[in-house]
Amino acid sequence: MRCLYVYWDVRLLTASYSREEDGVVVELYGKTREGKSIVVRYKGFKPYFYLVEPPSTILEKFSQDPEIYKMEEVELWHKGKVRKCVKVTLHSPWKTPRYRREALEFCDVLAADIPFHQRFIYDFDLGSCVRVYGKEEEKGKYTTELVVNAEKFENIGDFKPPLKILSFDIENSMKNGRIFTIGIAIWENGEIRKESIEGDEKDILWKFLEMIWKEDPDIITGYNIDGYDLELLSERYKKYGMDFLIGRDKSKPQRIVGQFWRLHGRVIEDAWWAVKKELRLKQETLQAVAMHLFGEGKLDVDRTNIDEEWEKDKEKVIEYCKKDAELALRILLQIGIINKYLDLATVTKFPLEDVIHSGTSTWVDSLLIREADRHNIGVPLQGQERKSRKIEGGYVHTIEPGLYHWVCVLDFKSMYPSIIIKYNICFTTLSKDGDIVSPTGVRFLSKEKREGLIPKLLAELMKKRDELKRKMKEDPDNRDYYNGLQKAVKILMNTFYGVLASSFYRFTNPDIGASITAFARDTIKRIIAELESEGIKVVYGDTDSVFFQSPYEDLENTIEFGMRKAEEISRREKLILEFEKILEPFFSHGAKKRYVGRIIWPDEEKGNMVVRGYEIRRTDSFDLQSEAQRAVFEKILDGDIQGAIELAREIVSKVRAGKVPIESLVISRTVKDFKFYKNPDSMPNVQAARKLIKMGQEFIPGMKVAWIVVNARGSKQDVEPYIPGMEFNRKPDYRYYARRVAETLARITDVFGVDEENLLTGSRQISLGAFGKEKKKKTLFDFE
DNA sequence: TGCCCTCGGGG
DNA sequence: GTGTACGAGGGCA
Repeated sequence: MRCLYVYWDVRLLTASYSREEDGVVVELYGKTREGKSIVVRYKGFKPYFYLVEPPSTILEKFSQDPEIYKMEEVELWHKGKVRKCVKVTLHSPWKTPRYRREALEFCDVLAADIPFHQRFIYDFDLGSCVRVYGKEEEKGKYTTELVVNAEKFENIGDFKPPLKILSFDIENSMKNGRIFTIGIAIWENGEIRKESIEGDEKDILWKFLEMIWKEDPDIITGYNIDGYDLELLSERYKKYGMDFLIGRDKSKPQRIVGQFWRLHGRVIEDAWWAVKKELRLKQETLQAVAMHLFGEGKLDVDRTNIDEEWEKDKEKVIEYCKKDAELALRILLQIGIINKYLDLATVTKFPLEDVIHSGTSTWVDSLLIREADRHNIGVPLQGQERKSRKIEGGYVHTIEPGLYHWVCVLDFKSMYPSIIIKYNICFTTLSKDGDIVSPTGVRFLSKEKREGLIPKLLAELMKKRDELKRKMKEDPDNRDYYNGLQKAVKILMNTFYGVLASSFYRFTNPDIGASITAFARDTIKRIIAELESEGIKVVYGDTDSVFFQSPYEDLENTIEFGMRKAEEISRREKLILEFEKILEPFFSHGAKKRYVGRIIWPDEEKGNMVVRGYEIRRTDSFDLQSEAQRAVFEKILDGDIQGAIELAREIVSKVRAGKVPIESLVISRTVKDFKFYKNPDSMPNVQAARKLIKMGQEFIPGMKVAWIVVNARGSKQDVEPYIPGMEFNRKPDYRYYARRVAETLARITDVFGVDEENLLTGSRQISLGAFGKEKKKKTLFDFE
């Protein structure tokens, strides 16, 4: 046994608590600087909350209740003034909701909805990396290398210990669910190693548990494990009367409504969700994402016929399964989400898991609750209202559509955070006596009278970000490290605005959010008006950016002009406006947020295209749409507008004439068990599945079905299943498809005055003179 | 315009 | 476990 005063430096990964015979123990799981897994235990912390000016009835009731450990009088600022409150401390965190509900019948209640482990973190003011002083204990139920009973904590600078990531994938029978194999890929010390588990299903399940205990991964991943593999595993363990004990304290993963799992000691991060959050892709299948990132796809196994494939060639399926686990792991690593969240954990002072699996409002809580506690400011409960009154957003400037040259783009640096700081906007400064009046008539106290908590925190973050950016330049060896952190600070600053604006966040109300956007709209409109009064053509503006035409038609003078304007306006507005880029040319549209441009400055981005607002992600899309859109875009970006319009017409008329490959019209979607649909008859996917069954084809709920629309007129669509390799002998509703394609392409061509109807009716006699006739080039759409 | 329903990924 | 996903699109009132 070690002596006292030993310490460990720990990066926190998860936090939770459990009940033991002699009380509740908070468990902080993490990794030491040396890379050892550790659980840090702390006993004796108790849950509490506050009653505001409570009537004696509730106090008497509570004072006789043995569940209540103690009650103390305190003073807290709440709803504009300091009030007498009572701090109620309980024995058991899981009983808090009951006492909160009871108390709410009598008075306002504060800080009664903070998860217990987070309450602990706030009260000990822990960061994401801590030095733990304590004593090492026997391992007991834990799978970690170290078990420590903590005596005290100290905050230390952040570090990134090596993390171990285990990715897995299951192949199972579509008919009866039986697991054939589990493929595993493990990331450790910069290398990936692959394993697989086969055999009798019960053996597989047991070996999987042993594998997790032995490998002791920090992060568990896989592709759509939240929605599929974890659920399936839970069921299969249950079927054999086994427990799915993969936690670091040998507990089960717990499903928190829908697809979202929590586990003591390990972070479950689904690679698919990571992809959704980080990349905005039209297709998010493992195949598509792997191709997109690595130019490398899955192995060749027909998973719609997995039972047959398994019978035919088990080795092949095992390889396929291992490959999927590996791809999911590489995707997770490639998109850098773990690093990003480690940086966010550092700036939000949270364990990794809390950053990943809690809403962004909780990130803000992490800083704001601590700050409120330090100032004896009451922490209100999160609003009960589900719906948020929508506040008015940013200002979007519009002018006539057209082609512009030498367009300077200026952007505000952290506009909303800057505005919050500049006007001292906070729930603590909201006051009828305020000297600062927002455009919506809401008043805030000036900084001299009372500095707001939120502006104070944001100013600190702003300063921290500037420091990090400075270090990035001064210390090129650690550039990536500082860059990651400064980006995380930026995300957190914007999150502050996000929670203030979007809903009933515990510390705010819509008046505050609306004031922020109103100040912002006033600012940008004022800037546009000033530029116009100087005779500068403002082309576009959106929320925190302004696009205007340079009076010069060369790069050097335009750069100089943009720089000068950015400086002038920044000085005048006392906000920082940055000269972001020059677009040459630039196509502006009408009211909607759509434009295209080619960057010619700064040099690093030279030649890149900026395309905004044209993509639509319909769930019933078919290949021809995206192919057509891409082809038309290529024309436009070459400057061949006339050619683009002609191509769009040509495609639409080809579709209407039925001169397109049938496969390009296939729409596909999954179909659940019919009983899950409120209105199954109205759904084309259900209709297709029913017809499949009638045709004697196999249909299993959850399967993806493909179909072609054969008649879209009438009250509901008639669709016909499409089976690859089988001849399709119905006639597609080409009018319907032509309309859909025209709708897609019109999003582009209506910028040039060619709308959906126009594309459809296909009158070819538009004036060719305007843009000059170009020679027809070979395109993707030379169907003949 | 706002609300409700559905989907996506996986086998 | 002091909790209860997520964002986007379509249909409909």
